[in-house]
Amino acid sequence: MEDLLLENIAKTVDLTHAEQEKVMSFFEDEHFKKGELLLMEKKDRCKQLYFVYEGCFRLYSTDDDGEEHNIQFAPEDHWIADIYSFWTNELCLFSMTALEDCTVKTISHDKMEQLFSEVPALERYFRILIQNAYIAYLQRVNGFLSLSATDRYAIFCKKYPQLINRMPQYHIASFLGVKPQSLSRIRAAYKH
Amino acid sequence: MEDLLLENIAKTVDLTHAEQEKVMSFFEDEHFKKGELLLMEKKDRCKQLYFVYEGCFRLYSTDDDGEEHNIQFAPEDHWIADIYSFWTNELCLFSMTALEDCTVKTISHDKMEQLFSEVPALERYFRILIQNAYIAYLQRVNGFLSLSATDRYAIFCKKYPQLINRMPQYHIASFLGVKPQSLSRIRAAYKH
DNA sequence: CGAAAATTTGACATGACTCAACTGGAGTGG
DNA sequence: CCACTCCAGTTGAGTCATGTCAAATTTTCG
Repeated sequence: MEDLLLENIAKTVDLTHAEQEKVMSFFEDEHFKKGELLLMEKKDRCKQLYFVYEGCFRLYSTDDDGEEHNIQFAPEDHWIADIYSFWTNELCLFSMTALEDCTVKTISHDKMEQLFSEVPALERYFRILIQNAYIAYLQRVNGFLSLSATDRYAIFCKKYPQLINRMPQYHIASFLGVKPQSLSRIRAAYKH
Repeated sequence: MEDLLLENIAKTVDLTHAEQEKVMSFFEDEHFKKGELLLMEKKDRCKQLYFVYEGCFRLYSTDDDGEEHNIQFAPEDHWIADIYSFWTNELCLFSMTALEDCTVKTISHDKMEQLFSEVPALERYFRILIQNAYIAYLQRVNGFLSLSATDRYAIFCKKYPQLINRMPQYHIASFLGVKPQSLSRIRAAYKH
């Protein structure tokens, strides 16, 4: 099979060879440079879903003080988009940038609908995808309710080891909901 | 139409009269008394989805100190379940109790699958349902990352006015991630 | 009415934040 | 190859929001 996206889909639903061909024909290849801004909160509309082949993106909000808060990271083999904007065609809730040089496949909303009607199994694939994302966020909320910053960091390390030395620590601090200085102290305490 | 569930579905997808009948035939009516425990974290499996006609449920986790943390409230016209357990048949991540006497309709996993195949539009309905729930949780996470407890409370009041004087305040405090004493002080400051 | 539960309030403790200085590594240009 | 700069990360000292513990007050409900 040999394609990251098809392999990802195959984990959830079975497609015939013909359907696989069909699916691939609906996607576009795109590349983004490290630091590139793809979506701007409250300015842009999210026109496509992104499936990451190489690199890593982040989705974040910016508060009144100009501070950025990381909502989601998407390394290779993950989907990312401003889902709200993508489905409603309203302005984005979040901004999105490339943390590294990235290679992706993208699909627009129209093509997506068309693809659903031609390959119905994909509607199921995306339902399950969102369902899993939803469950992950339930648990993330539970982390904010039940855990200290130290525990949240420990869980992050266990859950996303591939992200831990891949980006500046302040991005991980932001994801965890603490200041970089605090994460630095948490890590210092951790070691000894 | 005159049925809460059918009206709720009609907001998202169109069903024929025959399909509506079909859908209703798949659900069971159930009642629960205030305080009843429906699901126990790490003990039970969630065998059904619940659609609330009357009353209100809460979904919560219990930490190592025995403290409960409210993940979700479900008043009338809302769905609730331990989605993770429901879909995977693993043990529940969360517990669930009735905050009031409740009237619901329920559907099991098997019936759900059967219903999807007989009324395909429902797969779409549930995808959109979960999608919206997912977006709500993205924003809730964003609240924990960006906002003070005071701001989170203000947003809660605006977003869920129907819940505000319907349950003990400590349940709302728990949902917001603060102690009841702190919420009390936040409210005191609010007034003046 | 009386008991139990919920909420408020006070005094104090603590975890995380702020501001600021310092360290160390990566990259640049002379 | 060194000096310089820039940026991430660390560390220290003081502050602030929220937690903790305990008592007082109010509300709920049998």
